Amino acid sequence: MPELPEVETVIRSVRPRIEGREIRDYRSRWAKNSTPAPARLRDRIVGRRVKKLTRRGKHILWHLDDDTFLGVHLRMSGRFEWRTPGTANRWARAWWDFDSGDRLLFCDARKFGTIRHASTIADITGPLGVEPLSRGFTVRSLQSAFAETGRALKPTLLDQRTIAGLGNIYVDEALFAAGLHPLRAAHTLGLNELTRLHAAIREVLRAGIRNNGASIDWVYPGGSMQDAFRVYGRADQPCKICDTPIVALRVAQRGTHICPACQRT
DNA sequence: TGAATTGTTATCGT
DNA sequence: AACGATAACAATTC
Repeated sequence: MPELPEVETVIRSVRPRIEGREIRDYRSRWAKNSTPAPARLRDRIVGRRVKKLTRRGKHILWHLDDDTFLGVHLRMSGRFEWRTPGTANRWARAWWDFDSGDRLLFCDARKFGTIRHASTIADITGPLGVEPLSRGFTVRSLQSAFAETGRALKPTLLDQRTIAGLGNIYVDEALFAAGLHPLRAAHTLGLNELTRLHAAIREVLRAGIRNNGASIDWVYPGGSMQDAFRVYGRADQPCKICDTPIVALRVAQRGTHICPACQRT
């Protein structure tokens, strides 16, 4: 499931063949998750040059040379693939042809992904919290975000309006690294705990990027972060700190993994 | 076969 | 009424 590190990895891999290129054509037969509708979106982006590719949370942002933006969200199963001649891709939902001759396919088995064109980044992303690897993410900013809510840590951290880019895996890993229970009320954290969590979030995300993301199933290939997981997907296996078996539970409708000894309520 | 997955939206309850 | 929790939903894989 692409979260911040996976999205960052995807962007880095496609960037060299997209930045600076002109979009010569765009086709999509998949209207459902397109804003505006595919034909209109095509009219808006064909002939545009891509100035740069950036990431905001889990959104992939194409900065076009008319100062508009194309946003792609991979959601569960979206991925980019370069066309290889003679090979049909069953899951191709849309594609871009560039002046280089390259064709980029947007493939998405589950069709949850979205493609959106707008004149501002905010119109694409909607309300988003701080970028966790930016300087704006501080212990203080975490404290003020938590002060406004009565919710538990896990749903608060999964909420993209709190911090942009965290998903189920990295939230579990960060909470373990910080020694905090996912059901703990966010606003009750003390300064030491906030400091630990702040550092843990940055550490797990950086580790994820360093490992090119996590390959946990057929959805996202190539990364090795799954080998560094300390709790996610490790139910019944010994905690790497204290040997207590990792416990799987359900928090905020999500599969959640904790060490019951290291992470107390 | 059903559980799992994301993020948005709708709905329910306190 | 406002907030938080919960459910539904999109579609697919194993």
